[in-house]
Amino acid sequence: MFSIDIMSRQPVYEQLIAQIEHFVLIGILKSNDKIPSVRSLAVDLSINPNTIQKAYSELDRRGIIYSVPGRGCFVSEEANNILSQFKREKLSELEDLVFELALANISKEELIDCINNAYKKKEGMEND
Amino acid sequence: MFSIDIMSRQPVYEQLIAQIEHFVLIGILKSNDKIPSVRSLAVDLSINPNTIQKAYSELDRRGIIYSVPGRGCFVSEEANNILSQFKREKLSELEDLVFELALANISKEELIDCINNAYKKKEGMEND
DNA sequence: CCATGTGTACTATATCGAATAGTACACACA
DNA sequence: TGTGTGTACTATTCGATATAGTACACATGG
Repeated sequence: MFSIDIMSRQPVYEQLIAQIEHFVLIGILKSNDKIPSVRSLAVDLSINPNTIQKAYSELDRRGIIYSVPGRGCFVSEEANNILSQFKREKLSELEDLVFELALANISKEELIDCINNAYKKKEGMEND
Repeated sequence: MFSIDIMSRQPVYEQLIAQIEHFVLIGILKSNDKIPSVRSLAVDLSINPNTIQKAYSELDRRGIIYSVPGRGCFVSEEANNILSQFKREKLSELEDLVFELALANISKEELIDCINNAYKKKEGMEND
């Protein structure tokens, strides 16, 4: 389920956070689903339990998951709403990126094709 | 001319690279323009000369600048072409970002507005 | 010629974040 | 009661970043 790249410049715990959030967004993880335990995931990924714990703590802090001592960690009810709001704040990031591409003489049509592709990808996914 | 954020997670030398490349793209720096010397820029920014040198080495490696021992560093003839090609390779990055935003139920129209804004920003700049 | 400014190379050191290692405690459940 | 769970510590290792200092070769202008 998870794929971690040890060689990446992005820290392992951030990769974990991003992947879990992605799984929530695409619906693989739903509200109240249990996510793997700290220790089992550490064994699966050959990663130190503390690193998993660090990712889970941050996801808890963001309200994406909640943890029940002795039972495990679960996806929260509000996870999707929180993530949607989170992503919306990235619109300015998109505008910066597009501006850079525009400066590099990439045509507006090319970028709009790019957007259409992304939306087709989403719709294709929903039909599964 | 340069603004460095010491507190940023992005390393100083990468900030320098990004800013010089940006200045080339928007036309503030043109072919064969001299860029500040390692030592003077180090004084201006209160940064260690080695850090500037690291950025310049990388820009040289990328073909954005060329250096003449004893004289200084200059923007290369091919800088703009290289950067344009470089940015084009970021189209996949754009598609990934748009896909994430699409999953967060941000409408296609909103994203197209975003693109239009970026292009307006570019055109507005060219009229100066 | 010579002082100054330039790029370049090198070693050493300090600092910080990420990751590992190990231990410990409280809780839930079968 | 044993096992699995989250959580909280401390100590340590490791790598990238940045600093500090020195040195050399070159170009330019007085």
